[in-house]
Amino acid sequence: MDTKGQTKYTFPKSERLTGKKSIEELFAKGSSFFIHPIVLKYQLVEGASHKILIAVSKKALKKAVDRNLVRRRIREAYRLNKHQLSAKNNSFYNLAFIYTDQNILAYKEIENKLCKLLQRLEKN
RNA sequence: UGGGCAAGCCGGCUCAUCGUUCCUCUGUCAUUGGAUAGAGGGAAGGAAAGUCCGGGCAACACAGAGCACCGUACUUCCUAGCGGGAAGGUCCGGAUAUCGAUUUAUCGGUGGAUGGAACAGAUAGUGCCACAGAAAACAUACAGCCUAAGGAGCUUGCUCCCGGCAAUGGUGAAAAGGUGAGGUAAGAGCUCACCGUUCUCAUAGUGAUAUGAGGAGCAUGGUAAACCUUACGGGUUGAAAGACCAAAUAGAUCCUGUUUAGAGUUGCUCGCUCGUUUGGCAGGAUGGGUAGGUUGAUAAUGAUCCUGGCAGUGAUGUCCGGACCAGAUAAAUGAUGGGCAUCCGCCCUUGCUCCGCUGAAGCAUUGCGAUGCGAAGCAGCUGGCGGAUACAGAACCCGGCUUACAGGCUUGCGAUUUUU
Repeated sequence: MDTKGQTKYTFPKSERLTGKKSIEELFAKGSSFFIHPIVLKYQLVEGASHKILIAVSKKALKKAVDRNLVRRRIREAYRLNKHQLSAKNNSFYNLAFIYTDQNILAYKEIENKLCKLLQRLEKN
């Protein structure tokens, strides 16, 4: 939990999951669960902060413009709600949000579902 | 005034809150890169798309020539170059117009707009041409036409034989130049005129071609987006190219120290090979090189963009002046909520239209045709409500082409309606 009085809503590059190895490891060994329309893959790793990646299937949304829009909405929802997630013994989560719906959902709906995902992850 | 076609251009604006990335400056920490805070500035397109052409750039390949393969194909010009563009030519096509004829809505002629064309070669060769038709290319001619010449029979002007013909008919996308006249037994470019074709020459043009003259009776149908021939062009790959730095682990080589007599081959033994300059361990170094990173890469000086001048029919060129304009990399340029703008639909008549249209009853004027006023309705503006705002996201960089696109603006063209 963020114990400071002011909550930070930033999203710097260090909180993004990059690198071929760590991504492959996450997809190979990570656990996952699903709340429509997002599949969440997660893995506890030692590090400095939680790291996420967002994926939108090219099969679900054909146009690059649409994929960009969904990716941006998920990123915004995570950015505004990531304070719900806490660290566990200096270990942090590597997360992958995979959007599966074939329609472009509104921001409020995505935010609502993403909060549920984070709450369920926190209970583990 | 409202719709259509063509060309060109634009393709939402703004506020609040919270964020992303790059650059510059300043502070702090590290002192090699960098991390962090603050301030200021930049941050998607006309197609960023499709990846269809052409280049730049890079690596590899490469004496020269030919064959093969692929591509292009009217001419001239533009361009760094192109399969792109401009102007022109030829053919196809036939709008508007116009003339004549009459069956007054048809036919025929003249003329040629917008538009379309892989538009080199079909007498270099090979192949193919469904169905129909006698025949689809060297005409063995189906139905037909003719009986002049030659022969036979006899009823002496008819039949048969031997023959001649390709005009007429039908089929077809296409039927062996067309129309007319002569000619003939019947016919036939057999002959002639005009048209067409083709050859030669002249003139005009840079040229494709055009115009004219003269010859050839014309033996040669179409198809090259069938093979092919001719001319010209083409090395391959593609930024995941390429260049550089390089942790950990394993292995290679070398050096030092220490220890050892064996080591390799094999499942084991024997055998074979090497060896006391060997092998093991520890430490160090070297180069290759993985993860990863830097660069390529774009804060740029160019086939760049903008405003003008000049040259050119034009594509375009040139000159003066000005500008520096995204740079991400599991991939930034946004998300949410308001307001405005534009367009569309519905509702309302509160208001406006004395300058929009229709205009009852009635009134006024009158040259008895009509004109003016006029409730009300329609339409528009205003107001209210609702909806829509497209196509689409840089991925090394340029030049084209193609395709997608709500709505708006400008110019031109011809038609239509209304008013004067």
